Amino acid sequence: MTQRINVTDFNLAATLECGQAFRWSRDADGWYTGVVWNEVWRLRQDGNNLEWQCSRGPARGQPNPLPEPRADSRLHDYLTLDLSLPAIVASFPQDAALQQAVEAHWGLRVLRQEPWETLASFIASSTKQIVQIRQIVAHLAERLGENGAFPAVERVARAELPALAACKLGFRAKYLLAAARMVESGAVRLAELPAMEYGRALEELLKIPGVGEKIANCTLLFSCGHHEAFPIDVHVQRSLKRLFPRRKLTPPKIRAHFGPYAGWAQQYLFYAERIRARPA
DNA sequence: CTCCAGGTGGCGC
DNA sequence: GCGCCACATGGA
Repeated sequence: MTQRINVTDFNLAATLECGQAFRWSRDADGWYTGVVWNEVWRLRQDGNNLEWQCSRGPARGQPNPLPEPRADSRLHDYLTLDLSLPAIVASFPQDAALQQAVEAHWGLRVLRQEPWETLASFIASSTKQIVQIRQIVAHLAERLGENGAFPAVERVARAELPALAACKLGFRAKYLLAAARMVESGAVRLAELPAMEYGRALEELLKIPGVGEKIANCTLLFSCGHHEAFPIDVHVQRSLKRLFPRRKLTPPKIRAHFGPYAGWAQQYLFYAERIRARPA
């Protein structure tokens, strides 16, 4: 069964391919297939029309679409369709590079993903190319998850280090295991991050070994609703260097400059910079 | 072959 | 605080 909803100021391709999610792939016919929570979703956009299919259960094999009465609200929530993109963009500074990125990729939205999967995925991301991050996440889901879903905190916490290393995590395996155990034990209160003040939530995540400012900010932005979180990786660093040549930039100054939705601005800069470095 | 990838922790200074 | 470097693995 296919549901159709009307969308405005939304760009499915940019949203799913901008590097914030690692489980989406595009078919030849324009459908995107991904695993969200424990379900397989398929999405396709044609102008203001968004088509959505959902099937519970196995990620492998043929999806078995089922009617989903509350589908619309879950889809709206995941895609952050409740926020006004024009209002967000209006809060951005007038930097030419940022305005160009917004124009080029209009409709890119920061998703609301599941916090544990997001934290784990970005722990796996350090000094890895996006294609490899996708492979690691797929390995984790296939080898440790149930029916293709990303493995729950408890599953990872009880895994052996070699089993994680077999998912191509390399030296990051010990960090993922530590993160799972700290979340499971309550040493890191992952579920409470969305309700915490930004600075407090950042400190909470920095308790985890292998999690620094970059990974913590990715988790806060992409899964905890902290839109001011501004992850700085090598690409964004390059972009900032061009925007502000020989300027001393601290994270608080950067967040102040880009405003309450600094993280959204960051994602436009990141995507534009990555395409600039590696044209499609 | 070399260089680099959505980084971080540990070291010396 | 800073500047290095190791860390696993694979793509370009």
